[in-house]
Amino acid sequence: MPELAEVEVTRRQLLPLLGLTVACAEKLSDKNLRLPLGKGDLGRLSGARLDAIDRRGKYLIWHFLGADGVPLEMVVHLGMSGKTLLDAADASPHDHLRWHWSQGATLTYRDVRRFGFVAVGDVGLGTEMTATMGPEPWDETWAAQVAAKAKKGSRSVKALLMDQSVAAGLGNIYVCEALFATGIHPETPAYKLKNKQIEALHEAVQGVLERAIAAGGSSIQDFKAAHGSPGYFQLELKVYGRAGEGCPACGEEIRAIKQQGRTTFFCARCQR
DNA sequence: TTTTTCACCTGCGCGC
DNA sequence: TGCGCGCAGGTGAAAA
Ligand SMILES: [Zn+2]
Repeated sequence: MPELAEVEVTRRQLLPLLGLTVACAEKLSDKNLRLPLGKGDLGRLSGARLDAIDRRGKYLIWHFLGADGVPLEMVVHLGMSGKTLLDAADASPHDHLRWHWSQGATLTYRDVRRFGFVAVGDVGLGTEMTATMGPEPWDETWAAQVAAKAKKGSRSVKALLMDQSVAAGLGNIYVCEALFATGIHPETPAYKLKNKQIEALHEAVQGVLERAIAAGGSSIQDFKAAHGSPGYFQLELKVYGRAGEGCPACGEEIRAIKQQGRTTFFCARCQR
């Protein structure tokens, strides 16, 4: 579910945990997440103080000072249906992990489809896990880096932007929205893009993500951020999920096609 | 090598 | 009402 915007909203809602210490962390389910948690991984967090939560693409990187004085990191990826709940108001069979913090706060990791994961390791784990990731949306060299990758190969601009090693954090929703905003047909071979179009894509990506973050993310089905507050950006989506509706710019019927197994929504009149 | 397809997993909505 | 099918924010291994 979560793309960069939802992960960033989640990160900001977790910041009140900074400075707190983990009393204990426990598994609530027998089922493994995408990456199985190693034996003793959760135990390493006992007594650890949380000093920072960073985001890289769709990954959250938590920096702790361990009880033994050795720094450690926890990496969280929400997959398609992962959520973090502060002081969860209810319980679910899909609650997999829970952290109990000093001062009584609890954090729950809930993930119906279990495509997400939580990993614990030494300093550098987060950097390792995101080593091949492309530039962040607010990197001023984004367009240059994307243009360099666009020129190689034959893939469509949709496939290009969905590739995390090309541009960090984009997913199906915001790629569809950015392509609509720039009037670029999603099946356009990436090598045909003019530099000016890639610069326009950069602007569009930044704009759509900034507005989505300000709105609390997009709740397509049941996305709730850390406090359980829904995101309202789905109300502002121009094409994603709107097949059959009229294009907000020209009225043409919005179409849905399949690319790389994912549905792409676009306006065939506005996007060429 | 690059690109596409498939598998991972659960729940929901739709058509019959 | 019930069942089968297709679909969903992502990723990476396997296949092409
Ligand atoms: Zn249009």
